[in-house]
Amino acid sequence: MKKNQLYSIIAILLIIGIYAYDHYLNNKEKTIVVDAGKEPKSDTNTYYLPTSTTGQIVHHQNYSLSYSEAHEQAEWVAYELKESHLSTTNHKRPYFEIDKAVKTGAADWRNYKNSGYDRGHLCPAGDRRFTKKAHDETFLTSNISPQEHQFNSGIWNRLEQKVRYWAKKNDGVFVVTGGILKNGLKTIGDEKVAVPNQFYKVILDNTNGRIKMLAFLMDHKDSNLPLYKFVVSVDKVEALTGIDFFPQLEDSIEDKLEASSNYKNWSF
DNA sequence: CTGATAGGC
DNA sequence: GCCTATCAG
Repeated sequence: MKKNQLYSIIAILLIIGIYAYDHYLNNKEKTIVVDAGKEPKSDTNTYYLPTSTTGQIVHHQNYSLSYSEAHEQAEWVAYELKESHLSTTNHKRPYFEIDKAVKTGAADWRNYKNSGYDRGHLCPAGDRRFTKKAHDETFLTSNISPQEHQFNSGIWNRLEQKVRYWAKKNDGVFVVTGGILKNGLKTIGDEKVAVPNQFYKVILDNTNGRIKMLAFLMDHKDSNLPLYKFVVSVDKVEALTGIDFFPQLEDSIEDKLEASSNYKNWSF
């Protein structure tokens, strides 16, 4: 065999090897995601996902989240609420379940027991009523945060209902929700689940390529004020959380939209 | 809608 | 632990 032929064969084998190894790594990663969770999907909500400050993004079939082990809850939960998702179907309320897809171990629901705080959904059960599976999936402990009942059933509930109104009106919106997580927060339970002092919700509508967004920042207490009083710029929420919400958007569009706290394009 | 809790098996 | 009934904002 000529020297050149030998080199060619080695080169080809090397390329095949690299390709095979890459394929192996990809499959390995997918396998972990699939095996670890409760039927999570690896390609859900890929476009508008925010960045993760914790490095642990988990995809479920009907929402995605970034888990903060330090605070034992998600720093964000993101999902698309399409008009077709809106449903009045009643499902029996299931038990909360530890999210096995969170590799560092999601909080146990018992941390909340007798804590005085609600197990407050981040992705609301009311937004995932289109199938039993979608509904049950919101009852994972990675999707909840300690919330005062007056807040949860009060202004926060009003905001969630308004989001459903916008989803219907705009033929779907993209939603990102979470508590403002930081050091030194009050905690509940053996696992020290942090109690946020504020919660945020960022909403994006993309109708025919005309993107608009809206962000809310609320103190963790009930209020009778109108919802528009809580509108802030996305930049404000980014400054508080360190999260980059829509990195996929073209910078010029992203910068302009995220700096604005104007809500004239949204009907309340 | 948003939830917790009591009591039976 | 699971299930049903009841209650509250």
